[in-house]
Amino acid sequence: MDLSERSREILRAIIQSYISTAEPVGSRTVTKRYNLGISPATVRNIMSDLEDLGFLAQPHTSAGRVPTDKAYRFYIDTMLDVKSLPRQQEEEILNYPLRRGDFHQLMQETTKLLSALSHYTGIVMAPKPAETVYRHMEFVRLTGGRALAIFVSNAGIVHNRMIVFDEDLTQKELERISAFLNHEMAGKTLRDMRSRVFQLMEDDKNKYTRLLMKFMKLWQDASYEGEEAGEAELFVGGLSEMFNIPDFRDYEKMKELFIAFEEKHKLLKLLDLAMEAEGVQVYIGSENKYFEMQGISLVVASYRGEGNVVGTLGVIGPSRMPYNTVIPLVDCTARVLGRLISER
Amino acid sequence: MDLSERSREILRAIIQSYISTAEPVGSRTVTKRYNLGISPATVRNIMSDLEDLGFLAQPHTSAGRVPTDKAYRFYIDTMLDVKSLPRQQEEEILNYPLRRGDFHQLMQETTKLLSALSHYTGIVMAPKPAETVYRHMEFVRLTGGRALAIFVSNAGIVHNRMIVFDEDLTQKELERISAFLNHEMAGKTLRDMRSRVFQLMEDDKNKYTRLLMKFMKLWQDASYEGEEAGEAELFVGGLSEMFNIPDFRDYEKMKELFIAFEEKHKLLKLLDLAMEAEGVQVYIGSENKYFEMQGISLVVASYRGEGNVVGTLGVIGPSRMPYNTVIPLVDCTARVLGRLISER
DNA sequence: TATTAGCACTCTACGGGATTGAGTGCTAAA
DNA sequence: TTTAGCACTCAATCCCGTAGAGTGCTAATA
Repeated sequence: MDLSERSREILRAIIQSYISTAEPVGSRTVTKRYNLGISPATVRNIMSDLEDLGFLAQPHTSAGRVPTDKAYRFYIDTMLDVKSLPRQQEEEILNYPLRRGDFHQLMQETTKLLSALSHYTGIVMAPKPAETVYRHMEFVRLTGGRALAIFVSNAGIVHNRMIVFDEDLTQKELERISAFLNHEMAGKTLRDMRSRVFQLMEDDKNKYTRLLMKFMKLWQDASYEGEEAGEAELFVGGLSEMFNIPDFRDYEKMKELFIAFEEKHKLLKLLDLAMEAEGVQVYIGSENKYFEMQGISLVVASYRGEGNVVGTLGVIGPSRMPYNTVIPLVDCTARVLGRLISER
Repeated sequence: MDLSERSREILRAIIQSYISTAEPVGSRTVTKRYNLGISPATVRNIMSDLEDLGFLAQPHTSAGRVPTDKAYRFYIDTMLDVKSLPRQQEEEILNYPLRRGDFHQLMQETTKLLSALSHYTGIVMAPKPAETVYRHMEFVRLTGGRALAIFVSNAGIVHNRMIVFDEDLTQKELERISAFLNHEMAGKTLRDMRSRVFQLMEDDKNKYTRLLMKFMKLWQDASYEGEEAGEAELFVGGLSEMFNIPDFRDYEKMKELFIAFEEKHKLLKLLDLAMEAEGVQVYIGSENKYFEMQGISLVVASYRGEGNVVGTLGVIGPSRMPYNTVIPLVDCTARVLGRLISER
């Protein structure tokens, strides 16, 4: 992968040209638009080499050349100097009129922000119930042997889940359980709580045991079902932006894309994966096995809430994306969302 | 609007043919496919009359004819005998594996059910917070002078809203407010509660007054903002089905459609309107001013929860829809959802 | 030896007929 | 009143021919 300086320059020129025009780039174009003091014929020779190396591809014989996924990867890793977000755009993010009546709305609005500023589609993965630290929990008795478990995080995120009993519990009993759990579980995630409760039940034959046992059994069933389903919620905004991208000006392609969008669990898998890494991640085309689509890239970053990484957000667009502006945009948005969550 | 029996038959034949093939219908087709004992020439004369009356239109001179919105309206109002749902499809609805971990999920899954069985796009409008009768309410204190108001309905629907105080309230004080409201407000909607509280504050100088006053003021601001934003939540499922409909096999049309889908407040207005009426409603093409799109119809029905109408759901598809199956499908789904909510 | 000019070649996109086929409207006969 | 017959219309399709963009190769050049 050791290209000569000149080859790199030409590759960069081709990528940049393609990013801005969406048209295959020919040798003449390169010499005309980027003053490299080199003739088209020379460029052609080098382009041919780059094609052999897998950086470029030709849609057909008499067309110009187009960067491959490999080229984008190389470009992002070695040739891109991501400037921090220009002051003006940072202002735009901060001034974006985010409605945040409740947490759901905040998530949804953030996708719109991402979409509006990038002109692509914005996605946000909400914090996962199982990994959230709750401040408060509460059980509300409903009719028909059912109760609702409600969990509130420090950040004001509310999760709830239905629990079905086969015997009737009074609201009083439920309140005793809540009080006990609230006291015992401060600062723990749902996942931790679950194991802690089981442990308690082993150790300590306290008076809550029978109820708790029953309760936790049911709860486990309920949350297991949730985890199967992907658990974390995915928000998508600005889908229609996809129709403005010349790369996808094709009915069949678009259909494929929208079908992929409906398989949210795959996207969630990918976003989940991105939580591991620090900073902004870029997934190009078929680099990831969960949202593998020709010509499509994701730029994602994890965001924090109360210190911990709790979710991810990002942008879906063509691989032909102006990464130098999109990357800092996603980065900045992730930080802003993190701040909004933490100060709630 | 008094058509002869024969004209009606021909109109019906044309509409049915167009619904099943999506191709403009010519006079020969009518005589061939529907045995009316009449020659193409005669059919042509009648078709010409129907066109003058505004029931048919020609895409171009040498094409067959296509029903207008007026024709669909006439068809639905006077010629459609909606059979109740065939046993088999009712089974399909009842057996559909609806995940319902929480209320959100139930709503989302219902859109998928509608979409899967109709092969169009399913929509569900969730119950509006302001008009829901709550069983339980709760205020949870967060950091930074904020509190979260949580409301739980009989059906297990959870709504929440952030409230920002400029002074710090203890959790104890919040609990006293909750207890008071819970006691005072049983069986009232949020909207009713609001006015009731204001009335109480006038009448009665009880010990909660100062806090309550403060609280209600803030709360009002918060909920006002919510109403502005449309308040009710809209769920959409099966968007990609739109790509399978030959009527919309056009990039620009599709773009227009998806932009319309993103303006959820307009759709919500329409669905809100449909809550007034009993039974299944059909909105054809430009009949409604909120989701006015050439060639698109909505079939919607309101659903009940605990006796009252609380929301609406339905299907969006081409005007060229097999109404005789879609209408009972929507109807049945609305009833099933109502039952699921009420028995929660 | 590396670069470049020149040229033949390839392939797509576009536009202009010509053709086909579906369907109509009109007229005259039944 | 209905119908057969016929001329007419129009979109869709196919079939070129041409223009244009771009390449690869070769031979000349610095």
